[in-house]
Amino acid sequence: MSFTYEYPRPSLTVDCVVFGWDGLALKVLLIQRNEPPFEGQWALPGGFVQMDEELEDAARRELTEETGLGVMYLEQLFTFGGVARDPRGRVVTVAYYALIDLHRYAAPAGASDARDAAWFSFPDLPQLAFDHDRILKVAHARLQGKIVYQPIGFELLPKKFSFTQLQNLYETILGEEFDRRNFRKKMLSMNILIELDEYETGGPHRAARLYSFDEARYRALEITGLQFKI
Amino acid sequence: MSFTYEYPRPSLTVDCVVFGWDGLALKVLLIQRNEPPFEGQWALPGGFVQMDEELEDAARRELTEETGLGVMYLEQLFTFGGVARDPRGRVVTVAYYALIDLHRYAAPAGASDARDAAWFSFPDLPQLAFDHDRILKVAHARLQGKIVYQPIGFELLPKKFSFTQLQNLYETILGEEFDRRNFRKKMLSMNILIELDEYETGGPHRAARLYSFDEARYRALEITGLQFKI
DNA sequence: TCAAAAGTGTTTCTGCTACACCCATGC
DNA sequence: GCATGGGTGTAGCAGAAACACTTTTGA
Repeated sequence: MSFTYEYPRPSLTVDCVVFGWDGLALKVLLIQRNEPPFEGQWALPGGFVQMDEELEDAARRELTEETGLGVMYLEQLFTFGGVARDPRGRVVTVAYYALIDLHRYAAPAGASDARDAAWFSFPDLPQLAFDHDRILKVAHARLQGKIVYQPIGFELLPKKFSFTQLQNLYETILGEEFDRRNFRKKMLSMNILIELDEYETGGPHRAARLYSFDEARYRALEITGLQFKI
Repeated sequence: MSFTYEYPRPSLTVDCVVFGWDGLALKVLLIQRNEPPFEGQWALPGGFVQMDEELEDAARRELTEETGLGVMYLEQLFTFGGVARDPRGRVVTVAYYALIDLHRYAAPAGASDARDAAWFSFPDLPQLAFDHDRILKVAHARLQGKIVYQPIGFELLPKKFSFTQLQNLYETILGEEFDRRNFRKKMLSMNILIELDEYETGGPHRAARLYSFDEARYRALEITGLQFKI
């Protein structure tokens, strides 16, 4: 079967930058290519957009097929269409970035269609195929820019988390340290956290209280003019 | 001549939201469609991406062809790929938004390939073809969001402008009023304006001093950590 | 009892906001 | 001389930043 058009058309793909957080470092999910071009090199998960699917659905489908990852925060990043970005011909890719709680998806590899998939610590990454290093750079900049004025950091954390975990996340992503008291004050002042009656245990130190993000509350306050801000 | 592919491919287009400023209102450039679908309706300028041109170049080319407009601030906005957004079939469009000084391009219509083009005051727009009203809404939100932390407002003004002009621009785009003294103070404190020895004349009142935006200075200060902020 | 992280308030400073009067120009 | 917008400074306030000691837990 083949498809004929009066004018030439670029191929259209989606690529996903999947960020995870393991409590210490920001991670990126990469897959190892098993065919040319760039065979054997690491690349962002992605693939061709079907004719009858929305772009975002295509991104989710590719993620599930290649890595077994399911629902998560997903947002369109940028469209990369450089004429020489793929040696096989003109390929325009709509890039997305995703945020997931790494602990809920410990083993991304293993899906039916899964190639070799692995988490890499940012920014210690291998050389990437195509222009994927550039895409990744843009995604990281977006994450840094957005995490300070939208409550997307919680997407990377377990449902229940301590203040230390939350602060470590912010400090790593922004490459900047915060005063513990001020950080806590600012976060709590927005009234979007639920103080749980649960505590983190195990460490040789006082148990930290756990919190969860109150998304419903956030949406409500957002309408009344709350400005999330770190 | 025709082109055959093993798998079907969506069409790829670019569409441009061109914002202008006439001193009183924010304007949007629209063209009237002279063929189906949506014949006779107003739409964003745009068209198909050539196989050998960058996406941004395609956007500039379409703008020149359809409206005669040349160099200007142009930035990728978002990619719209809804499966039913074009009745002719799957068409994915990479939307851009542009900012121009309206006085330098008084008559957009008149280019060789120009269809009927006209400036409309935002937000009093006719019903638009395709999903262009949604694209426009996204573009306006981006403009509102970006103008407060990037010095893009100057792209809409003449090279030489008074503080009143600048403030009117901000007030209209943000739908919010500012204190004259505080606005001036904040702008001047960033050290990115050049105070000219020229004055606006004509009004039955004291002549306003003119300023120009010092882009080189801004770029230099940006590196040293200046944060543009209104 | 020691090591390690959790939890907590106050002071200082900076930057934002609010606000009113005189000046220059054209008619 | 009057109407219109241009130009300017200061005081008060709120939010950010700086900062240190006590508590709890496990080993």
